[in-house]
Amino acid sequence: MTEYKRILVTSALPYANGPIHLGHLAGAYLPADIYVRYQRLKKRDVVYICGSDEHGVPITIAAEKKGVSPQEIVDEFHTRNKAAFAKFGMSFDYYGRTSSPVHHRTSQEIFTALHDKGVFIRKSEQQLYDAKVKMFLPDRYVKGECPHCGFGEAYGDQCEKCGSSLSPTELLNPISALTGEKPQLRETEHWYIPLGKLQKQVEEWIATRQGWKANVIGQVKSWLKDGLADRAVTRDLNWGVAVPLPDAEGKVLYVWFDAPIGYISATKEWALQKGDADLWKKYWQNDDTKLVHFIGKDNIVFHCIMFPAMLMAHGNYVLPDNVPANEFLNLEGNKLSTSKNYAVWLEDYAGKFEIDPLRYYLAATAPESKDSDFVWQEYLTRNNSELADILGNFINRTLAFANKQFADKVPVRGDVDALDRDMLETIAQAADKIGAAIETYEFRKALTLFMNVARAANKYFNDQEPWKTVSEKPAKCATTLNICLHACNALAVLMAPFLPFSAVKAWAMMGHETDVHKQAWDDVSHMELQAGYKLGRTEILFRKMEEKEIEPEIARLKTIQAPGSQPPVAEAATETKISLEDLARVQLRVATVVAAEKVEKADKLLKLDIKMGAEQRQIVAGIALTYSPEALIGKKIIVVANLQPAKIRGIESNGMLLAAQDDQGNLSLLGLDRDVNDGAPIR
RNA sequence: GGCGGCGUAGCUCAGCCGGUUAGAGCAGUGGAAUCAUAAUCCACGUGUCCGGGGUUCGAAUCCCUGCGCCGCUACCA
Repeated sequence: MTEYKRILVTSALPYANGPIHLGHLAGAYLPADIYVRYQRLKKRDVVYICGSDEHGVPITIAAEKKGVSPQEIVDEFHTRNKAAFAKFGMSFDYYGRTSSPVHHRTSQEIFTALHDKGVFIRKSEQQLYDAKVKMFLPDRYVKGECPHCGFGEAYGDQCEKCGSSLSPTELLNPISALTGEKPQLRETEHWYIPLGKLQKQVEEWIATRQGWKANVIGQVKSWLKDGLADRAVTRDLNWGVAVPLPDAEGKVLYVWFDAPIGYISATKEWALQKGDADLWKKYWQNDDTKLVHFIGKDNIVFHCIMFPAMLMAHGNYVLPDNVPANEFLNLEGNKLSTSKNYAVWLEDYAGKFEIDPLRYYLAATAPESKDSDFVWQEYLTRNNSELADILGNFINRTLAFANKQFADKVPVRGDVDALDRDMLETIAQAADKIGAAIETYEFRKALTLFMNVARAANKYFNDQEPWKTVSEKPAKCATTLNICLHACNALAVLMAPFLPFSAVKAWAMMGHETDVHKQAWDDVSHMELQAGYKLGRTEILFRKMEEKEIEPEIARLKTIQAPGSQPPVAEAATETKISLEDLARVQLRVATVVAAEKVEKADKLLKLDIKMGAEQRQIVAGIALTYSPEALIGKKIIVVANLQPAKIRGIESNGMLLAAQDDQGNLSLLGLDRDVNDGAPIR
């Protein structure tokens, strides 16, 4: 095990085309923030880096839809997201952005270094080109008819109607999303990183990693087992980091290549801000730096394979010690959906509720080893019965007692009995136990251990019955309260990584004028409160919440989730219009299914024998998830009769049946209002 | 279909490099106490550890297999 001298922590750079929701927070930011706050209290040399990922095609498309420049889009979300993170206490040392000059320069330097080392392979390929604006079209800039479902507004990488993934050249009647022109096929050149060649090196490095989570290592091994393919690191686009080569006009670095470099460039900017331009090197170019990437599971392959491969090929950078990726957070039993607005947005939450209860609940229910569920009712219960009743109330009852019986001063600790000793021992061990859990990225466990200290303190208070001893044995009562105040003092520091805002309040309530976040974690076991020390003003740390406060939130989500009730996602109003002639080219006919069977080794495919009048033929249809073969036999369906034949999974298909698809992916076959003989044409 | 993760008390989950009677929180029932935000504390679980095989002196824990859920991926003419 390497002895690390400093720690560099990153959280996934949020993509600057939308706001941040709870899922993001729980996965990549809150755990990292807890970790970093803890490390600072441990007095370790730690830097926490994040920032906005501002390149890539989705941003240019979002800009176009709004009729503004990409820069305006990223400016908006960079500002908003940065502010939202600040509200939730995310304690980044630096929050950068990939549109900054430093980032452009850094990315180019790394690209150039790899290029000069001869790492990249240059390949040419056929791509669609828009002659009017003189540029190659990225996948998402090509629109056209989906070859699978016939949807007219399919993108070059994916059809949003039927969900199939496409390549731009597959689209029927492709048009440029920029100009509406028909694009032409042209040759273009790109630089590829040969991951296949680097695979062995990556594998050897992965084998040395220890303490990685099962879900992360499993994903990585799965990718390695399949074999790594060469990946293009450049694109034909005018939004992004220009490829720093003379013959690369109109080309930028592919966003997955430049985004992780954002961690490095943000560190550089942090160093500049600190007045020591070379300071970043200490963190990125030393093997005794512990680099930790906090991400969501969707990012595993980039952070565990591609970025490390890039850095390995470069040779001068430290590789991550761990990538504690989290799974996904669901919301009230359903997947979050940005497009349906099925989410809890940070900006929205911050305007309505307290921050720390959310940090607490999210940390307690974080998707550490499997997907977990955010439930408003549970959030309320956790706030009321744990934060308020156990933690808040212990501090409150202790301070109230000290106020009434000891005039807000710390009483003298006299002789200690067995219970006193146990309580002091619990306090003494708490910091190490909680710390050990945080070090191994077990934040839920750390939080439980923390809360157990408050539970133990409540029990101690009960068992010592100071409200009785106050008159019978005042010295004993003083000792009890001295130790309870000691516990409060410890709790104030111990809560700091999890509940930073409440920690500040609690620390002030203990009469301190210092900053709780500048205390030392290791002092918690033996912090002394001198007898006679004047305590601060008491206030309620955690307010109890009422059901009616969260009811609107639950109701809102229910409305969205209720089947059929959600407003359809606004479709682009620019549906391609077709002429009557175009329509006439499509021959639709009624057919009867005479036989149906599942296609082997395919989840969704059925092979159908259909009859259209005298003619009988075979088609393949992707409807097995909704329809069983038995249910189809004898059914009348509508078929595109003049579609050119194709082979799917090696099976001949002569035509395509028609079906509607809802948002859940369920299909409904088109049928007839009244019985008509098969073979009949549809006009 | 391939790959990965997961399937443990009513609910949310921990345990899973094999080893004393399988745990925690919440909810529920009963009790103690009354300093405190009607807050605390104590007591109470006959759970097929998804099913079936196997390895072992011994398996929730390892291996095989079946089923289910989630994700990535392929097919969806």
